[in-house]
Amino acid sequence: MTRWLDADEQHTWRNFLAATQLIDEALDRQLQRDAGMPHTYYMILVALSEAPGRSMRMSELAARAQSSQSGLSHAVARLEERGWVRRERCPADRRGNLAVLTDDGFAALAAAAPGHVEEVRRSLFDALTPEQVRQLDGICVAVRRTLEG
Amino acid sequence: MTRWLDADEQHTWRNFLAATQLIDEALDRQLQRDAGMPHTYYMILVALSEAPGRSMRMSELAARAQSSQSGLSHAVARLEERGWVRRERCPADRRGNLAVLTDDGFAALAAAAPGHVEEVRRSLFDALTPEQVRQLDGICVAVRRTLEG
DNA sequence: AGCAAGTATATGAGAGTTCAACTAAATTGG
DNA sequence: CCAATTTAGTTGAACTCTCATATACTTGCT
Repeated sequence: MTRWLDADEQHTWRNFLAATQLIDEALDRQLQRDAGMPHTYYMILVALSEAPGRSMRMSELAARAQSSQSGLSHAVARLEERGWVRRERCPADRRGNLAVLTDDGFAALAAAAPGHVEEVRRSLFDALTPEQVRQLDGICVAVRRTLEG
Repeated sequence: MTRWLDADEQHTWRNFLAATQLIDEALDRQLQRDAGMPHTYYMILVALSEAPGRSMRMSELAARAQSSQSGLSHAVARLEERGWVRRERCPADRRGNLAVLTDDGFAALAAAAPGHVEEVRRSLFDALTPEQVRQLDGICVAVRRTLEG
């Protein structure tokens, strides 16, 4: 039997959908407008910039940047065209590829970061009390535990 | 000056991105697999099904289904091809269009709903305590107030 | 060594989304 | 009452994402 949502749950669910979509759109629009990249690409650059040697195996990068393997492959292809990332054959396992953040890529990220962070504040943190931020963290952790296993 | 995120804020932000993306992907995959439609289309059908006469002006439908005008126009074109929605010229204002949910469309929605609701429970509500659900609602309302103005 | 099975990534087609024009109809203001 | 503006909606191109499949390399078995 389907356990339908009661009225309260429906409201919460719709508020959730609306809120998260507003945030996503705000982020994507800001990055696209000011830095010419979608949020996905930004996350890839961030992940690489934090890795030792600014480089990572494709599969690990996919995991960190929350993108699918094939999605990442396409994305890195585009980033390579722009000269922001370069691929290197992995010596240890020659099936593997290293994605390496170039200096241009690092510069692009550095240029994009301030505007992005402002947008993150504007669209999420500025709207919430410190207590709500703590609550949100707990909620997201709970969801991740459930869905990531 | 950029107000960077402190360590706690960064963690919360990353948990937020991970959690919301997991939920979105779960919804989209379930609907695509079991009902052959993306979540966006489902939302359009839901909005129409709740409207008087199961029909709505395109712009109002876009607002309710949280989609852009041009996105909606494309989506309704696809839904029309499947026979789930039909367009009617609006008599009152002849620039306008009515999107009307067909019986087939209603049936498709009815068939898709139970699986979708299960997925909503599984990916969000089951992970949270009743208290967290209340907190989440407050958080989403606050975000909407900020971003919708 | 030799081969089946598994792993890492790439690739191509198909579908959805966005943005910037564009058409058509209604409104406004002189 | 007509020209200018605004509003409703569509369209096409560019781009991204997903899914299924292909390719290249590795590993484990015998």
